[in-house]
Amino acid sequence: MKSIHHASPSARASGPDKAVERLFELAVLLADGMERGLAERGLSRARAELLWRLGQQGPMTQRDLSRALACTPRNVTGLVDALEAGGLVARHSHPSDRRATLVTLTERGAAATAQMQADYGDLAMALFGDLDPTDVARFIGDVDRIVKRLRGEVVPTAEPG
Amino acid sequence: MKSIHHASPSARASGPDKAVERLFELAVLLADGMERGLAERGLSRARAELLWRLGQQGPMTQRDLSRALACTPRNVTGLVDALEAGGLVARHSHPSDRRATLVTLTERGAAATAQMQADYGDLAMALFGDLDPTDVARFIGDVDRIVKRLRGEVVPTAEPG
DNA sequence: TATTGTTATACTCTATAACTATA
DNA sequence: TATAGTTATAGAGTATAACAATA
Repeated sequence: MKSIHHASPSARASGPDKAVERLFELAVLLADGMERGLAERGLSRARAELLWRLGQQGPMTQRDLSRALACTPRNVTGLVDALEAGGLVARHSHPSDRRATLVTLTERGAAATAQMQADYGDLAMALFGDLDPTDVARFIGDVDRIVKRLRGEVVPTAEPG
Repeated sequence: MKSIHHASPSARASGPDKAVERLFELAVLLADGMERGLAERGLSRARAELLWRLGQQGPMTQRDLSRALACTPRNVTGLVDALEAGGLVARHSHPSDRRATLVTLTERGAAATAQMQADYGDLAMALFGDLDPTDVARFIGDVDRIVKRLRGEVVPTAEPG
């Protein structure tokens, strides 16, 4: 379990500095929390994401998975190996291309993705379920603005201390 | 460069679902962007964090570093080995405890942490510098509320698709 | 006895390169 | 000739366990 951010927020940071500090803190909490939850079910972030993709988009070739996950085909081989050994996915021959392998969710794999989906909804309600929809919408707008800027801006090499 | 979240936001998600979706998107962007920026300078997240700690808190034993970074002493050995090979930190004998090793920043290491600090400030201004301080303060409050809930809540095993 | 840092070993994620089987 | 997936190899980050030197 790693953490990007440990120290308590500086008392005298400027508004923008404080805001970025909190954002990093939030990012770390989300990532660590997710990883911890996944680990309790024997899943890593990388394996869970592959599973999730199959759940969202249905059976795929490993090549498609490597594109969806933005990693190398070799990497997919390893992830599928592990998930297959755990009984969460299965390899099938592709009906029209004998080079390709179709990866599908097993029953256990489908159950795992359903559980992930449910947990995701639970988190959403725990964080925002009691808020006025107007406030939620405003907050979404705020985050959207930041996301858009990040997609166009240089991102820091630093972390809050 | 990994990504937790790839697909476009679902069009029909509820407000809370959308909000969490955006938060994960933001977390991924921050993490990936930071890692990319660090990589341009030959640093990884783990090594950068060790450097950052030394910059914030001054010379430390490896044992202290393992506590600060929440990792094993063995892990610290590897990180310090790498940073030492890169000329960013140096090992010194501890003045009063001959078992311990004091790790210090070299000049190059200090320059690297200064650069990280500067980049961090640049990001803060790029994201929030043009906003009304009142809006920034409100946003900080929103994120604070989420952070507090995350510290007390179960965090999901799922990721947005 | 307890602590500091190391060696030894192992697992996960990731990458490149070379190779096989197919297209 | 190009593509899908594999083996081979490598490096980073992480962990546990055993060990040496020191406290």
